Formats: sequence, C-alpha cells, structure tokens
Amino acid sequence: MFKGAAVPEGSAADLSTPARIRDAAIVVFGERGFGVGVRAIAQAAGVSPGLVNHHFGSKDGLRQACDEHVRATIRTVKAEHVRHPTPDATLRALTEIEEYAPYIAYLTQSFQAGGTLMVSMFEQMTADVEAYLALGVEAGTLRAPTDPKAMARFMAVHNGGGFFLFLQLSAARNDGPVDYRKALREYADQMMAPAIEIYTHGLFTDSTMLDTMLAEE
Amino acid sequence: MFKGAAVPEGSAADLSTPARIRDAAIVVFGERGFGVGVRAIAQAAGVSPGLVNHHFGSKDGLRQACDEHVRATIRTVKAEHVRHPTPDATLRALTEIEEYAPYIAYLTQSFQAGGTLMVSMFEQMTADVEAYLALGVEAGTLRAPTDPKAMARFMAVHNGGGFFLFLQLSAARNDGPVDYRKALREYADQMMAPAIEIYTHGLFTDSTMLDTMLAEE
DNA sequence: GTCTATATAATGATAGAC
DNA sequence: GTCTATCATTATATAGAC
Repeated sequence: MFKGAAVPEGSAADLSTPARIRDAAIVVFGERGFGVGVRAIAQAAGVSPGLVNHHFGSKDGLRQACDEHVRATIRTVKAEHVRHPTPDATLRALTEIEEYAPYIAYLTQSFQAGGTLMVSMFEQMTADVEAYLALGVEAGTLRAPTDPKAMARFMAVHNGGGFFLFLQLSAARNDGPVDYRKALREYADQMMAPAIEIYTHGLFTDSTMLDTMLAEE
Repeated sequence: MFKGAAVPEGSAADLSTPARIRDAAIVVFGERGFGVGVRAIAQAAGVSPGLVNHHFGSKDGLRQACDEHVRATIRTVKAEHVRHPTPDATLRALTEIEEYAPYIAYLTQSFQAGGTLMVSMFEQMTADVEAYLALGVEAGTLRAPTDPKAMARFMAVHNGGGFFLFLQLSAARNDGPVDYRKALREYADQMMAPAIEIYTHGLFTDSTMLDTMLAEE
C-alpha cells in the first residue's frame, strides 16, 4: 500500500531496480558527497554504471529522485512519529530511528551543498517552530514572542544551523563516516543545558537592550 | 586580459605571482567552491594552468596556502579592528570591510566543505565568546552562566552555524554570487530583534525546565 | 532490462621549450 | 619564471549487443 515510503534496509530484494539504485545513491551521496561518481553508486547498487543513467537519464536526474524521496520520507517520519511539535522533533526522530540514518547523512550533505532540498527543509523547520511556539503560548508554557514569525525564523536558523555545524565539526574531527545517533547524543549532552539556561532566563541582566530596541520602532 | 573574477584591490600590481595566484584562488574558490578546476583559477590570475602547480605543487597545496592566508588575514582583522569582544565581532568586521568580502566567501565555502579551517575558525569563535561572556559578567551586564565553557560552545555553534546557514540560504535563493554586506544587513535586520528578546527574557514562562535539569545533577 | 564498450569532455599533474 | 603541449585519469553520457 505505502510502497513509496518503504525503508531501504532489509528490503533490497523487494524493491524495483530503480528504487534500489536510488536508495544506494542516497547512502553513497550521504557518505561521500555529491561529487562522487556514478560508478561508485552503480557498484553500491550492484548494477552496471550504464543502467543508472538508463533509469534516471543523468546524474542530476538521479539526485533529483534522491531529493524527492528524502523529502517524502521526512514527510512520512513526521506524520508517523512526531506527535508533539518541537523545534527539532522531525530531525530527532530521523536520527534516532536507525534505518533512517542514511537520510540524515544525505540531508547533511544537502545542507553543505546547498540546493532546493536545503531550502524546503528549512522552510518546513520554520513552520514547525512556528506551530511549536503557538502551542506553547496557548498552553502558557511559552512567553508570546513580539513577532512569532521572526522568532520562528530565528530559532530555525540557529537551531538548524547549529545542529548541522555540530555534525560537520564531528565529521571533521574524526575522519570516517559519522555515527549520527552518537553525534545527536553528544549534541544533546553538550547543548541542552546551555539552551535551557538561555531559554529560561536569557543572558542579559537587565532589559535595556530590549527596551532600546522596542523604543526605536 | 582575464576579467573573470576581481582580485582584491591593488594586489595585481604589487604582489608576487604566487601571491596573485593565491588571491585569485581565494576569490574563485569562494565564488564557485573547491570543486573548481585549476584552469579557472589560472585564468582568473592571468597565468597559465601549469604555473599554478609549479608554484604550489598541487591543487591541494594551493588550497592549503589559501587556508593559511585566510587564517592570517582573520588574525590581522581581529587585531586591528576588533576592540570589544562580541560573539560575532570578527565576522562582522570581515563582512563590513569591502575588500575582505572574498575572505567571507572563502570561509563560507570552507564551512560547507568542512576541514581544518572550519575547525580552527570555530575554536577561535568559541574562545571569543568565552572572553565576551567573562567581560560581560565582570561588568555586570551578563548573568554568570552555570558552565561558561559549555555556554560559549553553545553560542559559538548556534550563532556561527546560524550565520552560515543564513548565508547558504541567501546563496540558494538568488542564484549568482552573494553580496555579503547585503546578506549581513539582512541577517541583522531579521535576527537581531528575536535574539535580543531571547537573550533578555528567555522564552519559557517559568523555570521548571531549568530546575529539573539542575536537580538531576 | 541489463550489460559491455565507447564517445566525449574535463580533470590534476608533468615535461620540456624559451 | 613562465609558457605550451601533453600525459594519464576520471567523469558523464550514450550506443549497441544480448
């Protein structure tokens, strides 16, 4: 029924050849970046290099198919695993579920390379944060931001950018493929405490900065 | 003869050929990423492709020379233009001074590609934030963080990652080279207000999250 | 559908003339 | 120092056999 959202792991035999190639491409692109050759992808998929272009037309067509599939997978993960909106709920769900590790790797590469997937992911994150803020304000746990949309953009940019920078730093320090679940755990260990501190009390001792800013409007 | 990419002012006449090649490489790498060929750099420098490798040994040697020069430039900018430590003072100085625009572009590419320059830049940013926090606490304008080093890391990761993600989003939306001073202005326009709000009041209405966290220790 | 073989282009690097 | 010419490699993409 929902074959389109099937997971790659363990179902190599079940999928059509184009789908197997696409899934292999997501893994290889995620591990080695988009500069990797078609040959490496063909080898990972267990097919000949010519067959890749036969099914996807070109390397760019293959990448678009990968982008689209990752997008669809994220939608599925979000729908099935994210009950309460949190700024990073979708990302955490993706990272914590082992089978989705290739998608996090692919996403990280997409953020590094730039492109439409990065932009649409960011817009989705912004929308998620906005929903999270609205619910929190309604529930009384969050202070109402002066400009909810601007606050959502700020949080999406800084949390998203911070998370991916953290992953890049992890990748740069240990050479070799990144263990994303381990990296997420480290991110939580190191960043959660300062984040809660900031989001509870702020950092300034008084409100002169804020007052000045509001007075200028 | 070759007007493909502008080289920093005055360097064409004054500098030695290796320095001119290196400066051209910083511009071209910054505009088009590290996947660009040696030929494009040679053309931008107005020399033959063979001469590039004659002076730098290899493309990787050239990139290392660029990395080192950007590192040195950042040190200079910091020493000459940054009086008061701010989390983003060095970055702002680099961005605001027109002739340093290629360095911001190169840095952005380095952050995307990952590598030693990204790591050392991040470590410098972390140290800067830590100094900023210490001075602010001493002056009474900043609340003392529970763990100053952890707070500095958090702020460096999120401000740095957020800034570079913002630049990447700008680059992804308008195709073509990014106007970094314009992007910095947009970043300030969109992000300063929410940042001040967060850093003044936080976002949570009470301190249960923080209390829970502190109680767990 | 799938493969092997190949066309075409671009790459990093080098050799040798001047 | 600097250039031209060329090497060997690799890339994407395609053609044709099965």
